[in-house]
Amino acid sequence: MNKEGFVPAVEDRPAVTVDIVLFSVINDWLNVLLVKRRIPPFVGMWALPGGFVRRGETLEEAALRELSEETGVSGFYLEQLYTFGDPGRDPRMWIVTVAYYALVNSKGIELRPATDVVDTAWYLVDNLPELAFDHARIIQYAVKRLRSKLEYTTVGFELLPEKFTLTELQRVYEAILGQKIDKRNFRKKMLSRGILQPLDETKMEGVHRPAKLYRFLGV
Amino acid sequence: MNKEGFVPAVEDRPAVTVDIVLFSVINDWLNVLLVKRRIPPFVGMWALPGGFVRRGETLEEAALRELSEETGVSGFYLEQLYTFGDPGRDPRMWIVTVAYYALVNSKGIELRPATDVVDTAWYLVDNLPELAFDHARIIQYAVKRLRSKLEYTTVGFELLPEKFTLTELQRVYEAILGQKIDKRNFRKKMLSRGILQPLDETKMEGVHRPAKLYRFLGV
DNA sequence: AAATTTAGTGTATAAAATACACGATTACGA
DNA sequence: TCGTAATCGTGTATTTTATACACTAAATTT
Repeated sequence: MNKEGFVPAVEDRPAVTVDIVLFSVINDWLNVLLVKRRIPPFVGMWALPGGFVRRGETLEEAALRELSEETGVSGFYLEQLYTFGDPGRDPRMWIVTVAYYALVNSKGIELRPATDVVDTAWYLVDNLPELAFDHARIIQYAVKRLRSKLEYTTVGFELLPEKFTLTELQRVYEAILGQKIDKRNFRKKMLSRGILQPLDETKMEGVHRPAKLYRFLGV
Repeated sequence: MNKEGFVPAVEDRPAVTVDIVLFSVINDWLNVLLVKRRIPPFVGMWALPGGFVRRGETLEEAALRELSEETGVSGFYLEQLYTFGDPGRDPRMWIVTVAYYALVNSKGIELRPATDVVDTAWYLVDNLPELAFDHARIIQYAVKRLRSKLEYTTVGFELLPEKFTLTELQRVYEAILGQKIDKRNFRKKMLSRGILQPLDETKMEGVHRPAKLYRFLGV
């Protein structure tokens, strides 16, 4: 039973992939980006964007590369989520996947329109289609992580543009947590964190009172 | 740049390992289990217990198997930590490692004495020897995770025997957090969580007043 | 019975979270 | 220009949670 010295032959190694749960808040609802599979297994089914890790790149680089290949955009907020390696999670071969989640402000991203490479679409997290592999589970896990990280980090700001109003910020929180938040308490708490810079600008958009704009200062 | 359909040849796959940071609180200090390497690379250097994942087993099974091979014990509390895959983290080959952390009450574990298989030893987390690979970084990461999990979960109880006193519990918290805690506030908070069952037994051990024993009830 | 050592307890204060309602500002249309 | 509609922006009272802090109780040893 001496495991040391044992190195598995090349044919006894799993392939390693990255899969990315890219979130965006669109029209006050939390969405994830899905791609339609064009190759077996699960042809025609929706799945998470992702692909094989290549020699010489870090896992994070692989995740960013895959995302930019499929969205035409780069510079996402990215964080490792969990690694899934159960045998049988891919019916054809042994694959270990390192899952990431990423956040983007959907205004700053244009999905390649009508690309012939892959069919990509945003889906509401609580109205997902049937998904390939164990990707439903991965998304579920990512939502859970995102919700808890929202409470004690500043990840929420990654879903907003450079300048935003407090109401927009609140809508992002509400979309992720799936519940309404008291306006006065929310603003009090956010402003007391000392991470928001009030700007001398307002957002004059609707036909109503303009809202003050803020910028995220970082920690 | 169409990544779909591309599957890396077997010789272009990384080997996948698991490494485990096994913690225990010994004499009121936080310790980790290390093993001395007998094969290249880093022969003779201390490293985390771990090894290659085998076809047909889950990552968690692999971690538990490696741990029990090197300690002779099974049934650890185990939780996935992070996956490290930077190229060059192993000087000889491409290895992606899925790191876990595990918790055990050292009273319930006997390291195989003077085994000829591997040399294993407990080390104080803040007095580690030079470590192979990126294992120092992994341990650092694990300590950080353990500290934060201690605050909002019940992982702390995994480091205690079935029956324990409140003082013993407090010592575990202090060892992990690396700071003294107020006794009255600590007890108030623990008892108010409603997860402790007071027993009709006391621990008569020292030469002093016996302490009431409790049992962890679970969530 | 005095000394030693650990167990066990309560209160006052500060900080943080929660519940809750209305006046202010803009655009538009009558 | 005045009223309406819609969103912006604000404060206080209450509850809950966290913190600071010191002495008596119970056992053993000499």
